[in-house]
Amino acid sequence: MRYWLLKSDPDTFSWQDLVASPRRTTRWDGVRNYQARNSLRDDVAVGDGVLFYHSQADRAVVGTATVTRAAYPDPTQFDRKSPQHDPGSDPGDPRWVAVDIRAEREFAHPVPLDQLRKTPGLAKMTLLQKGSRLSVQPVTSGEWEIICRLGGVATK
DNA sequence: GCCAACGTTGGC
DNA sequence: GCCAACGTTGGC
Repeated sequence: MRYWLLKSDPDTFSWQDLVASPRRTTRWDGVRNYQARNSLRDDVAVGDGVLFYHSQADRAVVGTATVTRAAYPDPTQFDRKSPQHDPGSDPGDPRWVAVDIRAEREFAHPVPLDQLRKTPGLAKMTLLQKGSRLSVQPVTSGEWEIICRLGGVATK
């Protein structure tokens, strides 16, 4: 099993939105970056652990989630009314994929970006590299344990 | 709100 | 195939 960090702008879709979703589960769609797409399509598997990160004003890891469905075509790419519509994607060979995730543990203490930067053992995190904008990032098991501990939840 | 960094587009 | 221009992301 692997671990991932998923970025979300809380003004668009927040942790609270995820928790309020039916079965605490949502479709993680709208990824429109090829590198992130490749991770979703090729490497993200059911049962993988997810660190849920708020970008923008919040900038903190706020909880954990579990992947409950592996990659499938992102329906929003074919929805002309969606801001995520991609007129260049061929329905016979969809360009973008989605996965499903379910909220697991809410952090008692959200872990802000500043704290991540200060924490020994996290310096190599993709999130902390200059210019890193990937919305789907791999996380090592060591990083996962450190961050869950900081967040106040036990690791499995 | 600003702007640096990044990915994508399109002219050549 | 190069690269300038553009739009977007996201930290500050």
